[in-house]
Amino acid sequence: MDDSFFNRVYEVVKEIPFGRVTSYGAIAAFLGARMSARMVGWAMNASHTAADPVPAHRVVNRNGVLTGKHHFGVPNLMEQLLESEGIHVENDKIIDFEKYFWDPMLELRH
DNA sequence: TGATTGACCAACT
DNA sequence: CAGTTGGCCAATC
Repeated sequence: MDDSFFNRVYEVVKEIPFGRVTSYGAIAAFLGARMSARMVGWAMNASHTAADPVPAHRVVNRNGVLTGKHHFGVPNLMEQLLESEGIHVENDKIIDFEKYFWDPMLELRH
């Protein structure tokens, strides 16, 4: 359970503070070179199986685009959750993405 | 066991 | 500037 690399991704995602976002690549880089951005995405795909809720809506691609919004059951949900946290989304893209970007490398300081 | 597929990223054409 | 390709590694067929 904790052994699976999925759980490591969940741990990081859960540490993302309210009103902040990060990218798949940042998480991958933080966990290690063996972890690729695709693995993070794959882990998020299985995030619904996690025991604890994972704020997957705070994870977007490097462009700040909500690539995975269609995986929330309701496409608008991801956008709504971000808006409710004060993050403005336009055309499936986060406004001032760099401003809200939360880097696990800096905050968690491996 | 081999082939296909990803909620990605970067480079190339 | 848009589409394609290669690479990353694990899960599914």
